[in-house]
Amino acid sequence: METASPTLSRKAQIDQTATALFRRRGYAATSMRELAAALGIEAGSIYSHIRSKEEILHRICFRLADEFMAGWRNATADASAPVATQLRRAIESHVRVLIHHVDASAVFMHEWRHLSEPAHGEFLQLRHGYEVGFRELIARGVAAGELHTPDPAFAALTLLASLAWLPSWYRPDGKLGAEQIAERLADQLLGGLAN
Amino acid sequence: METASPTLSRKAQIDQTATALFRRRGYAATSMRELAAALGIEAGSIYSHIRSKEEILHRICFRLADEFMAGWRNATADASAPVATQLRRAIESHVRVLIHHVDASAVFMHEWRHLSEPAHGEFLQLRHGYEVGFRELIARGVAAGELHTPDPAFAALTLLASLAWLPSWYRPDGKLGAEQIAERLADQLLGGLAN
DNA sequence: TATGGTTCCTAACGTTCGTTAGCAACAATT
DNA sequence: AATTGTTGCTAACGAACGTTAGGAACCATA
Repeated sequence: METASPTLSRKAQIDQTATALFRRRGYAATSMRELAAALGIEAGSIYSHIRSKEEILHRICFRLADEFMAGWRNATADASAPVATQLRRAIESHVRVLIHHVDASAVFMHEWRHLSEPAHGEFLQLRHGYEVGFRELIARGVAAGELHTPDPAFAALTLLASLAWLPSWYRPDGKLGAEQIAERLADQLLGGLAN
Repeated sequence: METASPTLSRKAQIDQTATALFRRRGYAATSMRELAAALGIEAGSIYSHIRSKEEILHRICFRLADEFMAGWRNATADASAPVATQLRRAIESHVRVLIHHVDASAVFMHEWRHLSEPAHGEFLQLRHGYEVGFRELIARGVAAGELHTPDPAFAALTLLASLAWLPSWYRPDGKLGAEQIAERLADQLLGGLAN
């Protein structure tokens, strides 16, 4: 067996703890000494496992981006399905990822700008592609007569806004689960649009 | 006449430049030396006009909070008006403030957590009151039969999400003005709800 | 018993941070 | 002519920053 550690590898622990700290205090305002203290070790020791502070942020952001992308591809794989169905699946997938990684999601939304080039540009490109995907899906639905809205681009914006805003109000102990939130979001966002 | 300076007072210039920097780079990642360089002076010179870095952030956040609050009171002053009207007015007021102070709005949304106590708590209290106002207004509309939604609290969340997300995509040179954005937002958010 | 990977330490590096002290130039007011 | 407020400078303070070097345990495998 390889490193079948009982819990998480030290590197994974660092990522996890850093994610929580970056979320609460922000990337720039979180020092390596704070992170080390939260892990119960000294600051220098962290560098036995990582190369730099930014590497942690990079991993947090792009790992989540991968999850969002995979969910999107999965949800829209069946291009013959009704657009409303694809859209609902995409929303559900997004919410599921969001809720399964609340801290990472908040970091993903706010701290990506501290990435330096070329990671910064790559991240923006990924995010833009994701947003365009939603926008075009909605536009396709409108063109097909499945959805109705006076301004598809605007509808996409409010949808994405609701998704982006979610990690800042969602509480794991709330009464709504992932599926219910996704359902309610889809209903509300499509309710005014779908026929 | 008092300080009828041709442009802005130096203090106002500092606030303005800091707002732009805080927005682009984040509060924690913006140094006083950067701010000074953007103003064309030395770092130490800034302290002839302000007491601390956080004082600038405090002013940015609470000044905008005042504007949002004033707009809200104005929009909902006539309690006898239909809820849909009050809501539409509140949205329009919010969007107008948002667009008139795009940079400050982005700072307001993201950087408030770097305020220390008691300002941090006061800010959260103000924001919470604002959100509760929207939530209750929508709930009142539903109770009065003016609005229809399966989950008023959720509807309030998506509305606030759209408002919060706006400064991150709005471009002053875009084709939509403040009034049109507010109108479209209100239409879309209420369109699915109002009768 | 030797080896290599994982883990962590102490000590320190050079840099940058927010901020202050003390001084000087200039404007407008008294 | 004296005063006051605004504006800015240089030089520096102590603290905190991200990061590195070098060494030492420990544990598995060989």
